[in-house]
Amino acid sequence: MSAAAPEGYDPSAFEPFAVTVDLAVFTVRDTRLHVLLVERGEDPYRGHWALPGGFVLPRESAGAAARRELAEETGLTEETVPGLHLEQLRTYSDPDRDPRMRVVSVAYAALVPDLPEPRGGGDAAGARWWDTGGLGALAFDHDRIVGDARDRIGAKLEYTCLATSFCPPAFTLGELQQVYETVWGVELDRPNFRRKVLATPGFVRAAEGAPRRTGGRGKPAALYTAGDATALHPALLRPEGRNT
Amino acid sequence: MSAAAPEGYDPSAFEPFAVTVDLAVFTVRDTRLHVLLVERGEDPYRGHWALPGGFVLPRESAGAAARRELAEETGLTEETVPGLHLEQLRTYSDPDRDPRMRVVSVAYAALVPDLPEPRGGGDAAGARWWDTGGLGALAFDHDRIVGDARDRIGAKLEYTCLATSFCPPAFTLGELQQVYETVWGVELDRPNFRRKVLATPGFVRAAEGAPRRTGGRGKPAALYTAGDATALHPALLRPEGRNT
DNA sequence: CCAAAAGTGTTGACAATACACCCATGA
DNA sequence: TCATGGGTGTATTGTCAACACTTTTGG
Repeated sequence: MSAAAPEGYDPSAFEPFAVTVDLAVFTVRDTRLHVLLVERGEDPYRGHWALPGGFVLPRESAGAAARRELAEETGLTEETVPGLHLEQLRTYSDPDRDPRMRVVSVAYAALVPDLPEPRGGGDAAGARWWDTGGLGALAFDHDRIVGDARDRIGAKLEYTCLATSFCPPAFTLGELQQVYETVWGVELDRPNFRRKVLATPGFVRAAEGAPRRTGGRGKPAALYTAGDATALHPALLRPEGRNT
Repeated sequence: MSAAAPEGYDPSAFEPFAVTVDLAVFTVRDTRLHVLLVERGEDPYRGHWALPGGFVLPRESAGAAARRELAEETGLTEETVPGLHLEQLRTYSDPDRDPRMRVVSVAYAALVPDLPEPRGGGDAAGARWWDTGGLGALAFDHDRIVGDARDRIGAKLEYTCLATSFCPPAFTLGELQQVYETVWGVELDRPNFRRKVLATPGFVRAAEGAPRRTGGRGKPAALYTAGDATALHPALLRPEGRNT
């Protein structure tokens, strides 16, 4: 059979699918890209680290489930989460990706500023930030999801203003540049980076208030907040080299 | 609850989800972008047009299901289909997107050359190519899927060599340019387009054999075949204007 | 010979790079 | 006053859009 969408079907005639969301939550900490992982307490993959996630509830879209899980895992309130960047990555549906049953998982990528600590409310007790360089083997196909998410984020930094999602509400251009350099694994020319960002309308907006010292030494840097632009025209291209 | 992936679950404790694939199959015909639709014979949306698609089978990935459906709907053999470009778009999971039951659908976009006719094998009798300009209301949320697919394809033409997927095995640069102009809804400068394509290693390869007349009049154009490159560096940017 | 489509050459605007240089601060 | 990071100026390079022009075909 084929035809358009389910028709003439009997739900019980099909083996049930479980639908879950998996979250790849990234942050930039100490000039390294980190991803939030939780330690598994049960088999399979007991003791392995995995992406946070969970079931999509019967009356909930996958996007809503992702937001809900993100709030639970990061300990942020439901009010703060709407401001975070959350983006559907792709869906993983290999029949054997979970040895217990058929689980189709919709993966999301989230970009958050460097939060104090992943003080997980609920069951997310064993949650930790991990440097994406040199991750061990993760549970299920989560290695692949993390890799896909990294690729997507790196590409999106080129043609969107997404990088500000990694920054606190007020940030310096040096911090913003650090985001690019960390995700892409390259060094950028500061004067040119600065010009490019400021020349893009709506990328950043000068913030009120006094400048701030970043590294303790040096001239205090002016503060900026994220603008309302989403697209970046023309693109901010990364130099030749491949990423870390 | 949250925690990593399904754990301590009981399958029967959750309302079952059906998982389907929906296919947005595009082609360029007569300088217009067309999408393949099938007419629904049952409620809901009886008589409306919908994207081809169907259930993901118990032992099958969504990608495999999409390839299978594509072969059935286009009437192509399973040997031809592997060469076609098929790409996961995103997953649609609104709880009310199907009034009968909870259906999560993984949407795919496919790009095919202008096929003779959608001589659907199987139940795809009522299959037809529709001009994407001025589509009526489609079944379910398929309008939105078609719109998302168009956007994605337009964007991908900029930075990938995907456009050759719309062309027959041997094509002229004029035909390739026509693909861009049709999808983007703009006119491009021929000399510049030509230079750009030929300057990109692996985009197209000069084909053996005699040149061919495209429109009947004018100088016969040299033939090319698709190269093996996938990325397009630097990008082929579309002019300011929005698409059709 | 004219129209139409393929293909070539040239120029100028603009954007990105590379790098020299000045400013403000902590030690 | 030196090291460190923020910030400005400028020349060179390269790419892309615009458009004039030549070539090859059918009528």
